[in-house]
Amino acid sequence: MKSTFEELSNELKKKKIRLSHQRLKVLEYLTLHLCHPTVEQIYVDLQKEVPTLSKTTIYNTLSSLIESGLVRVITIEDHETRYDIRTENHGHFKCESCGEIYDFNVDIDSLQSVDLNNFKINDKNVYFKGICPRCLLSINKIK
Amino acid sequence: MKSTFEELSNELKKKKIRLSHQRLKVLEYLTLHLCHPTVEQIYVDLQKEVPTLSKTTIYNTLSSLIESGLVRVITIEDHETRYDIRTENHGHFKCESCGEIYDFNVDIDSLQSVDLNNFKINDKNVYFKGICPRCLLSINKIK
DNA sequence: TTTTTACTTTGTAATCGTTACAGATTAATT
DNA sequence: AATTAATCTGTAACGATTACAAAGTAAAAA
Repeated sequence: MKSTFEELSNELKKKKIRLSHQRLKVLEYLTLHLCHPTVEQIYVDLQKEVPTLSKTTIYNTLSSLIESGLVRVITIEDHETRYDIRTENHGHFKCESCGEIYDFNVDIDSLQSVDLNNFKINDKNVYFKGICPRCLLSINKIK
Repeated sequence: MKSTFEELSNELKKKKIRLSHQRLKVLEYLTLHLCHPTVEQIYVDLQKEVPTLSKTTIYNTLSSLIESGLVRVITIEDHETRYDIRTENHGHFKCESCGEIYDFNVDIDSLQSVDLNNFKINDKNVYFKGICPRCLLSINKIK
């Protein structure tokens, strides 16, 4: 995982994305917050450091980062698009009680289907829903 | 797959969902159109048969059907929620060229992760993205 | 069958996330 | 330092979904 400003800059240069303060800040934010933030969360937090930052810029930035493959979209619920800088294959678990999204390791590459023999597969996604251990505990306490 | 009006009625009764003309029509539509329609598609098509049908009703109906487990939500892209009456486990493939969504058989149940040992899993989803055979063909013809 | 009751439907208005757009700004090049 | 082309900003527009209240209807009770 790249984390210093300089390393992030190099990542962008490699992908031929023009460097800008805002882009670097968004990228940095994503490396520091692996909790799959929404645009709203990124916006609220980054505004403290970059008061002039606009939401449109975050959308634009995320678009280029996604297009270049540096960032990944997580769509589990409609109207709650989330972003993840961890592009290696892993699954996502969304707790239906607290809403938190957990990463988990799972062998996605081994998922195959004869039905897709003639398809070109670019992207594989796996997500589960249920209740996380913390919420299970508090539910049991109430009972 | 249930398909006659009577069978669909029984499904609803079993789930203690009150029967209404609109609900049966939406249910019937879903059994006849396994192409993962959006609310918009359901609305436009069903209005031909039920001119007074309102979009809000479709949203309401789908909510109860989902809650009762008769219908499943497919969220692959944000702002494009789709619905599927096939609730048995299967994967979805979305073609990034034509937008079509294909079903495929895949052993979702075997997907396991030690990271989720203490989690209660209610729902497992798998979706791939890429290019479907038809689009691959036409792309090659152009080249 | 009629009456009652609670649920459902409808249409409009409100909401919220996202995108479009145009003028101001800025990174990179000359 | 000047130029150029891409980026940023703020506002307005858009589209999907939800909220709400009045009208209508299915099912249960009389």
